[in-house]
Amino acid sequence: MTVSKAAVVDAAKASRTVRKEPAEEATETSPLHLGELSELLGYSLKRAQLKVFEDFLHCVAPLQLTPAQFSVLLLLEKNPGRNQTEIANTLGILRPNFVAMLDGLESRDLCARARSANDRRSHILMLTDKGRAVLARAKKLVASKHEARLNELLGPANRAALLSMLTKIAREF
Amino acid sequence: MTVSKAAVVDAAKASRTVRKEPAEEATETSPLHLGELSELLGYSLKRAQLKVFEDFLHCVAPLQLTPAQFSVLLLLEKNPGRNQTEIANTLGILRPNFVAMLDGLESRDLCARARSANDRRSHILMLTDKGRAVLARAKKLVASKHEARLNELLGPANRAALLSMLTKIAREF
DNA sequence: TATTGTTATACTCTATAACTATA
DNA sequence: TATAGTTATAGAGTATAACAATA
Repeated sequence: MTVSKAAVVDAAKASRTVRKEPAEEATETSPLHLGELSELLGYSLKRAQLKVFEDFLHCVAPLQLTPAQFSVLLLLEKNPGRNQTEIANTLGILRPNFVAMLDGLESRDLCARARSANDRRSHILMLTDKGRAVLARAKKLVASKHEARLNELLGPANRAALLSMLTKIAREF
Repeated sequence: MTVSKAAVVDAAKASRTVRKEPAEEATETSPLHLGELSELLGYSLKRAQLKVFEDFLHCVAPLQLTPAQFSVLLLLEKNPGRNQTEIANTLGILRPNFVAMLDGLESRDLCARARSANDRRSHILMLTDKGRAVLARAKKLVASKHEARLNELLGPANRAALLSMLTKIAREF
């Protein structure tokens, strides 16, 4: 059974009659009810992620680095001598999409590609000196502005618990 | 100071010499080190969110609903008589992008638009009977398969704590 | 034959400007 | 003049197929 045209019209009329109470024409925008939405973990996860990325972008704006670019630089620092496929896979980036991303970083002289000597198909990746310097500055901004704010909001213990649960979901779910 | 061509070549050679130890040509793919990445809240947040959405999609696949569509139906159920702008704003969807989304739901007879009687610019939104039925089935799938799995992984207390922190970040960060 | 980096391509999300009809 | 819904459009992000060089 589907809703009838008449029922639709009635509902539309109802919204009119219920309306004018607060004082003739007072932009009366009562907040909506989230209902079960506020119990949906995925929903809060997404909204929180957007907020955190937005703040990251803002905090690290002077260096013009996105979260994805920052993650690449971090990974290159800790894993010198790896090729594109290895870095991309670790970050969940598809190899074709990683090409343009690297082009961007390399054109800014933050990292470099070098043909591997033992497998000439591979491009060994490494940070440049400028890449290391920018990464160092980025880490400081992230720690002192971004993560510090999160710590302030949640408290160190809660922040650690949150990170632990998120990591668990990312790994085991 | 930038890294020299020679340094780059040296690093490439180094990766060769360090290489063959485990047993001549044994796809030796030692796992990469995440380093500071595992302490970056935003990184875990993103990876966890992707996992959760993927599972949601899978659990609710029989009904062909995305997380975003599910959130719209939930909101319509709890807030009948609201217009497109109000629903879209609440979900953080831009009005122009909400049009195609509604077209999809309406073409499947899950919800309906009706011109408001007091403001003929507005489209009052409401669930159809079919929309209510599909939403009811979706809720059951989400609760019994999706959220149940998360509860199993984290435990009820941790799950509640996680939700509380995510909500706090989404609201106050 | 298989793999690495790459190109081309397509599809989804997100974002902004501007139009129309109403107010 | 301002607002609701809409269109057009552009840019990210993500996905797959296929090609050249190399193994």
